Amino acid sequence: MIEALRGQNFRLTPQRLEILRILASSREHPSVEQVFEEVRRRFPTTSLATVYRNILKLKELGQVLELGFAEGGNRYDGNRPFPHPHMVCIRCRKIMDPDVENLENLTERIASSTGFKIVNHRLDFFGICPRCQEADSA
Amino acid sequence: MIEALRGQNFRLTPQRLEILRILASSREHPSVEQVFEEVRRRFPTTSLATVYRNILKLKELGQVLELGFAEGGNRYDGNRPFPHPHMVCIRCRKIMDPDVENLENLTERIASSTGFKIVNHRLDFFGICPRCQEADSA
DNA sequence: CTATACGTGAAAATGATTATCATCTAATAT
DNA sequence: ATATTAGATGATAATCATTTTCACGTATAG
Repeated sequence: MIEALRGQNFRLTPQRLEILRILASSREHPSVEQVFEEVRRRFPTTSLATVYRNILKLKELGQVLELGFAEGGNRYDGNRPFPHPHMVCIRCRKIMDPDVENLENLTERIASSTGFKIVNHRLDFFGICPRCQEADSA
Repeated sequence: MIEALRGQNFRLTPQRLEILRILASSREHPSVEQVFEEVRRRFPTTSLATVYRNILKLKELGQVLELGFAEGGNRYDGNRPFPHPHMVCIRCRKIMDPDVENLENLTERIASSTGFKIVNHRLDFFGICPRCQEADSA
């Protein structure tokens, strides 16, 4: 991911590198607040604005995907390939990636039936994850 | 839709009835602001808070679906059946409903492979609608 | 018709995100 | 190694969507 950022007028500050590292290594689809807390563990003076700024850059460069929900508070996804479906637990708010399905023919079918030129899609399933189901029955 | 609301302590004020009418009849997946402006045409003193309050009620009653996007500003969907896919035009921001596909087996496949108990899903395609494609080539 | 609980309008409060600005520093040239 | 400078940071204010507050209004049950 770092390689993808070289070339433009892009400085590799410690905070930036740490934010990159967190987003690239997390499978948790973290919120800004979560990234902020984790950056702070290593660089305690980091500002929340810095986290937002860097995530914005990564968004623009296509390195992370922003996941908006009606409830507010975006989540960020650095796991490739894009796009892929998400499993959202409505109890613990965790977001997981299921095994990737082949959705290309679905996209093509809808494109041809609607006349849209489709450039992206998003597929989210909402439900209760296995762990929260256990907690329910316990 | 009105029938679905009777029974509970629900008063049928003029503003409320107008908001219901707008959401039930619109195919445009309007924003709060758009509903607000339309209500105002008939009831010019209506407050924005009233629009939010009534949409919240309808959400809770399952009569409208709230569509959140990363860009902010929710859109509202009163078109059944729920859930159904959406075609989002990234140029004009219109949201359309394509012909409904059969997605049940997709849901079942993902449920069994992840262990999730799925209660809902959301499938959005982002692209350029036919009208905006024409505008491009013109 | 009266009473009461729910609804409304206006404005303040909240929460997430973005912009501002003075200061700092990574990258580049000297 | 040093100076230069454009980009980055931290702190804070501003913005935008949404929710809450509260005094007043009114639909509905009795």
